[in-house]
Amino acid sequence: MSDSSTPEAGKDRAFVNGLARGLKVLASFSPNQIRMSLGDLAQATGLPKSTVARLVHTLVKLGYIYVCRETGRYSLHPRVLSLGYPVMASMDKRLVALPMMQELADYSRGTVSLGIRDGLSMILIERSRDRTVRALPLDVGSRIPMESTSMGHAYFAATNPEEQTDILKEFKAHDPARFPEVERTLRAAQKEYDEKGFCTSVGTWEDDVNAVGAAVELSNDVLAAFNCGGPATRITEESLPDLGVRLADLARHFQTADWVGQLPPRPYRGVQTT
Amino acid sequence: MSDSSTPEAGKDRAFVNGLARGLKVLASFSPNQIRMSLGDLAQATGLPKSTVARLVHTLVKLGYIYVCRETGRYSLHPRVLSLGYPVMASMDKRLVALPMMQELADYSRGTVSLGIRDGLSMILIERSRDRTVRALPLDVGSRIPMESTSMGHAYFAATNPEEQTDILKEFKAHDPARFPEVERTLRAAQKEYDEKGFCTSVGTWEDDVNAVGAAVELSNDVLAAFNCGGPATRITEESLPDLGVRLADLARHFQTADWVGQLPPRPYRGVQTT
DNA sequence: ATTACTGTACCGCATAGCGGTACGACGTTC
DNA sequence: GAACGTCGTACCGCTATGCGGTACAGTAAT
Repeated sequence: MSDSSTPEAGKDRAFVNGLARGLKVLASFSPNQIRMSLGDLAQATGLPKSTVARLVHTLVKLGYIYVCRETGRYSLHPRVLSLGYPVMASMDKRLVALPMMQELADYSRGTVSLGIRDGLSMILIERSRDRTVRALPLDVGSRIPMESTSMGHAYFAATNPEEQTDILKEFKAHDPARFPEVERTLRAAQKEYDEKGFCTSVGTWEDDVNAVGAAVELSNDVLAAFNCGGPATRITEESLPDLGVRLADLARHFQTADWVGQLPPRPYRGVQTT
Repeated sequence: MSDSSTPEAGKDRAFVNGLARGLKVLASFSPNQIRMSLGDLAQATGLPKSTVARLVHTLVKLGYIYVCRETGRYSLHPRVLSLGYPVMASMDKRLVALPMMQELADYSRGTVSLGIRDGLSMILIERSRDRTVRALPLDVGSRIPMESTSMGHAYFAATNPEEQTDILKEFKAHDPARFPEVERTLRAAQKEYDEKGFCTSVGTWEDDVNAVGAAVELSNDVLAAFNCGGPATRITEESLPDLGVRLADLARHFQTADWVGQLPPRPYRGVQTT
């Protein structure tokens, strides 16, 4: 069904190939590869070099890619950030969660994040950390896998059955070999969530990282999930039940919070393009 | 020169129109308009409806746009956030600035932000606020105009002459009528910056909002600027000199900070698409 | 019923975009 | 310094491709 693979699905008259390919080029940058040559991009996308040249040319003209001064390679321009801005803005309510998240982060001495589903991953849309934590390992916009994280588990457990079957189907298509194990994991997560109101992860994502997760309805259409976690030295396995309850509380408070009026009306001053 | 307007510049064989138009569709969402119909999009982009239909169809298939369940309108999918993630990740160093920013935010009881230039705007890439501030008025990815903000002024003042002339040229093309005034403003900003090491803004962006700005080199290729400001009730005009000096100090400390090793190596675990 | 919207479908036409292949300019390597 | 690798650019003929009219079937509000 869903494709975006190079040989575009048969006869879809309404599918604009150039657009799909261009986005594929944009998406082929990664934190590991932030500077790429035409050849790199051609390889990464699987497109012929001349085609990539045309797409890149276009993207440069539009300002989404720029040429690095010294290396001469191509890089994503910060302008792509502004594509995502309306998404963030549409999730106003998460701002209300920030202080609560900060509080729990301080209490737990770990990190508290909020994320939503995209495909088989969770994308982080907000995070706060205890101030004794030096670095933020994960950033807004980054992804963590659904099947091995407390956030993902909580999301799965809380969503409606239709989406659950969707997700499972997607997993099956994605990695048939691991599917049975993944399904078992997710079902167990659901059981845990139904009983306790949160999911725990002990070293399932990364060794020595523990976390708890709880879901929340961000707006009428959008389900999201919190997590709270960190390295095992800070977030011990024993502390998880306590943190889980607190996180579930946080989610509940957030959900029922009357937030209209808490935020000032957003004066949106026109964006000058170019 | 730079275009992206509907009637594409003459004869550029290497310009992929479909891509440009598709991105135009994506970019035409705004915080005010997060749910749009085909008609809305057609109007916003200036493209014929059937064309928009095709582009939207493509974007939906790719997962960058989804159809809102109840209203049936189109919305940006959070997935677009992940396009920007490599950009954020490539600016690791800003994470080092976070604690310093927080400190100054607490001290000033206002907001401290970090931004970079895009066209005639500054895009915010990091922010922290005093914890007594209820709401974050501006978010990562949002834009503020260069010509009326302390952040923009500082950026302009600190960049190289070539970019300055670029910027001025762009302004001239963008709004010839206001250009002389803008140029005067920016020149004055530069003078102030050269003398004091920071720029001040008293009600130039919004009435009753005061701020100071100072520039900083984020990485070899990228210039950025801090600002520190807030409503006049919190950030008084008298406090600006003090805050300005502190902000310039912050910038200097940040710039010279030896940050290698402060951040853990970023293990980038593969992103599963779809 | 009317009107104003949705989004979808159809279709002939011209051109836009494709992708092969060739090239000049650097920089390494031995 | 010759041989190679890779960079990005240019050219060009072909046809699939995306264009944008226009028409239509649903739904909602009036």
